[in-house]
Amino acid sequence: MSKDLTKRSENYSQWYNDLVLKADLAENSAVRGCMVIKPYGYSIWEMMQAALDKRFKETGHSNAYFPLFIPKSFFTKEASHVQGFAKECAVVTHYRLKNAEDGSGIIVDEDAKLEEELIVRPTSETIIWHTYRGWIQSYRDLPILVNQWANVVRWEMRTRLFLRTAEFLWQEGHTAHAKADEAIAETEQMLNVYAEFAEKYMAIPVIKGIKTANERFAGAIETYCIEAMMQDGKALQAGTSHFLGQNFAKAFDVKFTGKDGAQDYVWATSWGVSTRLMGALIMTHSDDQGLVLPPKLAPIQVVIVPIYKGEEQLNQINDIAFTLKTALQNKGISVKYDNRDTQRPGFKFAEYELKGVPVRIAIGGRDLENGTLEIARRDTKEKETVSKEGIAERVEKLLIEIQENLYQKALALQNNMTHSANSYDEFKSILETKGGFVYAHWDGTTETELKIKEETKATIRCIPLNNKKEEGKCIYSGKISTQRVLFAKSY
RNA sequence: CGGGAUGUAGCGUAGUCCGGUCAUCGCGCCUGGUUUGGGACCAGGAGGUCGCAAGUUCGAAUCUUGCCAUCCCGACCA
Repeated sequence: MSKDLTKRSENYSQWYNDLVLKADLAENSAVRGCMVIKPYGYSIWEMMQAALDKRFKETGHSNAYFPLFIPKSFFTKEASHVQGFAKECAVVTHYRLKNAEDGSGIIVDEDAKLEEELIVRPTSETIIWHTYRGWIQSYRDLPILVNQWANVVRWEMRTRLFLRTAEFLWQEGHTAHAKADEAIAETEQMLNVYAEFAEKYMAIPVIKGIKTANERFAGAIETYCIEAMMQDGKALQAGTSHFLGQNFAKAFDVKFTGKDGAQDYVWATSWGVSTRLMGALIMTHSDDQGLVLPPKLAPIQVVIVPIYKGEEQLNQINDIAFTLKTALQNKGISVKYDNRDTQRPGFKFAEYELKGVPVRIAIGGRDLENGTLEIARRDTKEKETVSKEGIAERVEKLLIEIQENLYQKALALQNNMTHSANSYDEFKSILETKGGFVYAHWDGTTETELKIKEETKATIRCIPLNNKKEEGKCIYSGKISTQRVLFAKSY
């Protein structure tokens, strides 16, 4: 297998595809649009899951599991929700196969038609709110704070590994509250959980904001989001948190009796992040040599590679390496010692660079004599020969430094890719020449938003939270505007 | 789902126009040996229903039709 990746400068999307395959993250499967997530890719996802799950629990949520299948009739109960998802649903119509009478193979048994078709969940609001109806009678039953880790299916026409697949893995939180402001606080809290996760773990700076009516989740009153900037100047929605109002409670007739004895519909939120985060991680940090992983999400944080002549030398290096491995592990650092004799050191160096391992330690004959070792960091490619004394502490600090450096680099990238436009011509020229985020005045109408999208391909990614109020004129219509919104071409 | 391109060994490919020892080459893989401070070298070896299915023909990787998959461009979307 050729290990060479397409260069980012030559073809960014080809680079991304190559990287996902060659770093062993995922591959296409026999089913169109559905991916196989390979062990290495999945272990990164598991790191993400672990960090998020911990935060969900800390904020009072519990995990549960709801069915993969949703009765079709549930879907029709919330009008905008159906409309939003109808075009991309997989539908189960039969429950049995049989042998064809002409011996041509196995066919669907038409006698086994389902009375009511089942939809493979594209999201679980409907089945969950149907279920919550049975769980909620009184304000004492509230709030309900539930999350589920699951797969969902959206029949996408054009798919890309991790970024958009027909089936993907995600978590979806679904909460029920007695008061609107409590639900809004929950929505905002989870947005902050996502933003912190993106910045502290993924080392990706994000813009928090709310979606326009046009970009809002089907069935939500308000959609909050975090938006990230990729190296090619396109934005990527990394997470969403929805205030659903009483829409689903009304659709599924979920009422509770308050302290005062009055009945009211329950207030809802839902929030999710998906395996798409893998795409964000790749496109934010990686380079032409391969994946670059932030230490906090790296399945292997440190790899140790021996360089030796003869078995005797290998044995000496083994002793040092195993001692070092233990010392690092005692500090909670994940280490791999790769003393395979079937590959040479140079090959291993290239391989672990491709896979984004943050720190590499090489130990060779020279080091045996000098009591040193070579330590190399993936993010900057710097190499240094250092004394093996105090190496565990040094590596521990280095991992923190790498994590911070990746964030700062990504932040600088985001800043460089963020522009302001004061006229439509300027707006278009920025999009054509530089890409990235563009702050511009907008008159607040869906009509204008759609026109701009049609003419430039750029969409309003969000109206940033805590946005600076500023008098201005809409770049498209010239109408009065009170603030700039964030435009970008997006994934 | 519409338009375009592509599909030959695990990967990348030659051959396809002009049907007939054409299944080519490189990487990878296996065995043995020598090696090991940035993707090793030598020798030997294995591996292919030419995406799938029909059709045309004495004969199809090559021509025709249908299907499937991937990539690019649109519409749609986390």
